Amino acid sequence: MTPVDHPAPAASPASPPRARTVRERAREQITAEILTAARIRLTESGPGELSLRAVARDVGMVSSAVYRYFASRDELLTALLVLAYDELGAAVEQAEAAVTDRHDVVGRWRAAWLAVRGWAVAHPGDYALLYGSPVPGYAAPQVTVEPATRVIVVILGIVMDATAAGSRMPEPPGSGDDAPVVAGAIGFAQERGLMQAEAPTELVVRTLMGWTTVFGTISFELFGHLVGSVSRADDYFEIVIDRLAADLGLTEAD
Amino acid sequence: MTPVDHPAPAASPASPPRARTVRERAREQITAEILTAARIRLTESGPGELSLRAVARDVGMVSSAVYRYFASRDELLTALLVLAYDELGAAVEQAEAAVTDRHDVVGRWRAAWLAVRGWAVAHPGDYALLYGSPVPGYAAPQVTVEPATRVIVVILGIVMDATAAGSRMPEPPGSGDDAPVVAGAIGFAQERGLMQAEAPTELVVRTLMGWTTVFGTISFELFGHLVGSVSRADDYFEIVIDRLAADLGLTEAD
DNA sequence: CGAGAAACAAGAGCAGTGCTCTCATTTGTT
DNA sequence: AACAAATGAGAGCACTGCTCTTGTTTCTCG
Repeated sequence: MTPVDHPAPAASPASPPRARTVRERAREQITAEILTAARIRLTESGPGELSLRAVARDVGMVSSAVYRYFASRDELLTALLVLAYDELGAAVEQAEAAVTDRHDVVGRWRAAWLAVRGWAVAHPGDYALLYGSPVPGYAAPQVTVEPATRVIVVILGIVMDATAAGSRMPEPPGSGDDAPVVAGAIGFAQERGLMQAEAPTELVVRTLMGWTTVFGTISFELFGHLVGSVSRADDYFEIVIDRLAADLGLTEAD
Repeated sequence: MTPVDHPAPAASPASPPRARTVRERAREQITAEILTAARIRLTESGPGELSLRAVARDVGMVSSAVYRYFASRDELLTALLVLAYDELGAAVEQAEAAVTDRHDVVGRWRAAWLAVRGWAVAHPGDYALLYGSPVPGYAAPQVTVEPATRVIVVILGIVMDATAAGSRMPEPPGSGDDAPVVAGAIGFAQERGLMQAEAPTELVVRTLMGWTTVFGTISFELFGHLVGSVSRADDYFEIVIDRLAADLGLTEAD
């Protein structure tokens, strides 16, 4: 809570952009070193067991010195959370943007989700931090919310592009007034201009389902629940995202 | 590894079933007390942060005394794992068996999955232990495998009953030879007599997908990823399992 | 340039952890 | 009654997050 004696976080208003002092640059570098070491530790230690002292030893400092950079272990976790969310989001955005044929919504869908799995497999510790069990007693602060939405924003963009292009989806089984249940998701998409007002509720439901299915699949793979059932997880993953694309009415490019 | 000095776990062969001594009964009771206290602690502490000393205090013992009952914290975790898997499995089996009309596969499907979510919401700590991020450095031993399969066995039974009764599923999008990927799941089902040899691969794929989707949905709900998108998680859950039933070709009872 | 302030690193220390060891006590068997 | 096994308690080791104090380095400003 008490931020010890951090440096002035931002210059006071109407002050010219001063040149970065040696101290400021050193501080950024050491902060980055701590974060890097913490991420490495996270791969084999889990968020709750992350030892701040071990991280300190890795960067050649004494534990109390780390508290100059992060007021608590929770603050370190928050920084790691933001870092990982942003890295994952950037990877997905980049992979999806690399699909040159923007009408190929299936290709974009596959590229985005394959990037998610690729990042998760490459960074299982960070993935567990983001999508595994939350650390008890730790509530992710507001700064983590926006980075956390980057993946679903990309996915929603693909689905809405497909709908605008005329994709059609099978009708829902029951005639239901499901809109109130997913009103939050609808509002989220509309606020970001991703969704026209007439987008059907069922499309939102299916997109949410696809979202949870993909992350559920990755979690099951990384957490060991597919052992014995699925031989090659990468092939299975492609099967899954293809079925989900079909369920959403995404059609191959023509 | 060294099991300290546990009592003789099983009577030697060809010995009559001796009456349980006071000690044996006391041991079972204290073991149960420790497990109960540990489960309570687990709700607000997470598996990795579970304090054996705190559990000991809760049952009025000193920490070293607990080691008479569990050789290590990992062994305690294993016992908790088996306990939770069995409790969840029993709840699902019971709820599914309570559907008197055995031809109502949709009803059985809904009953089973609603029991899973009900148990998960009632025991979030145990759910995180089972389906959250694994405790780093802890490998679940063999004894946990069988209890862990009870839910999917129930689900497979429903799907296979429906198929035997003539349910049909939409064709898969791509013509693929996906059988090798899910060969493990096919073998699993066949070994337990749940699956006739001619069950289509696509049905297995869709069952696996439904399985991961449901647990992905529950995990997203309990781990906070649906906040903002879904207002009433219980309603959303029912929407999801209805869509999954439709995707599997499960039809309403007639 | 040189003084004062700010930032920093190191160490000691506190309360907590998992786990081991020793020792006294209780219980069951012969 | 005698002996062995099982049990509980306590001290102790190495570790943890975190705080506080002390000495040093770096920046800023008169």
